[in-house]
Amino acid sequence: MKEVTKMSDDFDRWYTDVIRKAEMADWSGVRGMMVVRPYGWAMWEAITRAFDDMIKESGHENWAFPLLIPQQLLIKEAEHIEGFGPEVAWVTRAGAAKEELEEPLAVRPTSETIVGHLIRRYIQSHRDLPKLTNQWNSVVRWEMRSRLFLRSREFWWQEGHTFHASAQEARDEVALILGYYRSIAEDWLAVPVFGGKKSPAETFAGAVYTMTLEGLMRDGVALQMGTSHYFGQNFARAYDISFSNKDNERELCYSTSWGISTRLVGALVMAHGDDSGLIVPPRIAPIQVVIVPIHRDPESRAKVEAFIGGLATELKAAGIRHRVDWRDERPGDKYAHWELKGVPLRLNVGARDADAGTVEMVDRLSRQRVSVPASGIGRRLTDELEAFQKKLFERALVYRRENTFELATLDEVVAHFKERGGFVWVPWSGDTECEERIKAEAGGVTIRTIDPDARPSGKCIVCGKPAEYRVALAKAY
RNA sequence: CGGGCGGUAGCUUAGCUCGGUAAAGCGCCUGGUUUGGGACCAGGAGACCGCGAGUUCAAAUCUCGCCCGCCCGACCA
Repeated sequence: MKEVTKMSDDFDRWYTDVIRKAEMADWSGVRGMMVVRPYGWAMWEAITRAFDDMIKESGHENWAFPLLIPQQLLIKEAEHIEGFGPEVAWVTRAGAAKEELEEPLAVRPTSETIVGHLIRRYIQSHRDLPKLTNQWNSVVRWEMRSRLFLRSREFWWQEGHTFHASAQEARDEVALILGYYRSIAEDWLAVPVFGGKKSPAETFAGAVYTMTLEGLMRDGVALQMGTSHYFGQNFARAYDISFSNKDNERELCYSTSWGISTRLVGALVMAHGDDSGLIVPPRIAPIQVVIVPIHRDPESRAKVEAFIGGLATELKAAGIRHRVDWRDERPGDKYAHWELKGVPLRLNVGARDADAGTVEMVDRLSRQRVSVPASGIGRRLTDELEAFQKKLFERALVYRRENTFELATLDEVVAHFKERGGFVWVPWSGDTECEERIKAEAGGVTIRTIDPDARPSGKCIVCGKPAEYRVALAKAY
């Protein structure tokens, strides 16, 4: 349990160490593919439950579509296959004799193509629209370089695919989902995000436009935390998804797709952790409160046990996810253990607490010890967890504020990213050549998102023409 | 996928140059003493030395191929 690399020494090693020592995930021995352990998966489950509730509320339905996509289907949308082609894995043989298949089958890297192909059966009339589908699944992308949770060859996600009778309705859907994603990032994961459109170079292959959310990790590197795409009629045209409108004319659907993935679990680690390990937001935490019993002899143990029994009953009644650590270890070892795992609140409970009718409460952020009355503990801890969630978000917000800048020239940008990370807002002409030059000269810095609100002032930092957009630059995972 | 480095017990590593009975710390098991910030003593289990070939009387050690991981690039939820 000891010896997690210090975050300040080597962020990348710290990240891997924490995930492995906190028992969240491991590499599997199959290149680039991970095994997600219960503690990590439980965090993903908290995200899936929250998001699934949101989309059900607005009429989306879960489906299951095939894992394998025939080659002919995959290649129908030209831009899409051009974008995803390099990272597709293929099944070319099957059966006892490993016979060559007549047509190679792609392992889905994303399912626009197979969903588009299949959904047309279920859409005939405007009365069948909108068709709001989602699936929870895993996809495979043949990544060359992998990183636990952030980039693995297989990852778990939800992919929503929706089909609409009008462009406006589809655009509204894209915005609605981006709002849900913002809520997941900010209200659940306590990670503040900048949201807006992607530049053309960063737009999803086959989309008209892509909306994104970008968070900032504690090493100053940005992370894309969710995307929502508007396809116009691009996929409907390629897959012939049409309907009869009210005037009995054939019309192509307008479609969208959107996804968040297990990457978000990595985001929570990198956005909140410290040298002692994880700090898990209460709403995501598999264990919100851990109770560490302290006792010397059988008598004190019996007393503490009875006292904790009462506490546990109250916590359960209050709906707090909790655990009592009865392992035969010393208290100090348990403190370090649960801090590494990022449990928001800890209660140290010994005989003298039992006598006094109090518990010693320690939160993972301040680590201050506070004696609180045992009576009404359920209510108190519920409030504390809520406050913790807020404090964690505020802390992340302050960090982002301190690491967000406004610059006016390419030289300044280049100099900035030599020294540090964070977000840098700049005016941009909208030209792809300017975007490419920023990337080349500032060492891999990319346009993360376009400011949806502010009108740009000044000139493009590259070409000097009047700027069309105000954009956030950052290095990104 | 290119360049560099590595893989020995659950984890971190020594041993490899110069071939000769596989080691340590942590973790794990048992017993005891302990327990309000990472305990101590004693005993014990645990290793196809990444996999496969080759050289040799003999390979963790030398050679070749493959697999997996790390770092740097190009690609990405």
